[in-house]
Amino acid sequence: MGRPPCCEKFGVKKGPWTPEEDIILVSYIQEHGPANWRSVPTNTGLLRCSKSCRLRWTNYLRPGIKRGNFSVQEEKLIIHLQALLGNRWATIASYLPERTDNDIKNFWNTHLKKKLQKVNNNNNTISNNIHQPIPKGQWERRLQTDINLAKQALNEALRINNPTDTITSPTSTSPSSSSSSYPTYASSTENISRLLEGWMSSRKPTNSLEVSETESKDTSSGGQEPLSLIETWFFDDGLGGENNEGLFDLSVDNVACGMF
DNA sequence: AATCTATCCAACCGCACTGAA
DNA sequence: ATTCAGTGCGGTTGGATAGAT
Repeated sequence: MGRPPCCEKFGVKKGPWTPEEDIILVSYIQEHGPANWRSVPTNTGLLRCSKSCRLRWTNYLRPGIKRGNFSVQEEKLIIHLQALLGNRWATIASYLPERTDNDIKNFWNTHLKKKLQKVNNNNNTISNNIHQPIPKGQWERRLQTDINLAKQALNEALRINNPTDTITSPTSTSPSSSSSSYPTYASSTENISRLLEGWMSSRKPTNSLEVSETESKDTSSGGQEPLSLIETWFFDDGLGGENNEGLFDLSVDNVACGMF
């Protein structure tokens, strides 16, 4: 509303964060908690805007963040949730609390989108069906099929929780796949995060599936629905009319299912 | 070895939303 | 009802790196 961005202030530093800056930020948050970001630069002396501090914390320094390869289950879950929810990365990320919305978004844009396109190209019949108008009656049947397929796949994705089952497909052999062993500073944020694990574990859960079984998820990051809610909605056979809107994209699941 | 091209991802930007004043 | 500070979110950018030529 006409308010200039905080980052336009003179003397605000941009670009990659240094370990020193991270330590300062983490120390401050350890003491004061992740709130009132506006005061963080002032109180810490960091030459960063509040937004940059918040982003750095939520995306990299926050404890419980998993880095490196996405598992097959995570990949499946992302594909199905994206089909259901669209590009609502924050909401999608709420079902993978070890991943950040930025991480999921990047993974989608760099891997999954291409993968889906590839499969689409290799499967013209399905692709054509998606883009051709569907006669009345057939649409309802296809929707029901799509729902069933999506239910099945998401059920599998939610049931299986094997953290060692990482992606071994060719796409994961790209340069970034070695990120878990990056010699660069990025990986060292894990060390900083680890320092905070004990502190944060008493504040919030770190696993979405655990959350779904025990309690609603912390919605402090905004717009995050408890998993149990969407599970109820998703597995509810009597889907209401207003909910059907979000299922229009489900047809891509046909393609997605063929990917695994 | 040098250069070009493609890929990845951390960080930034701008808009939207919320709640307090 | 209106304004505005604070925050969240999605889209985009740009630097670093790897691979190809």
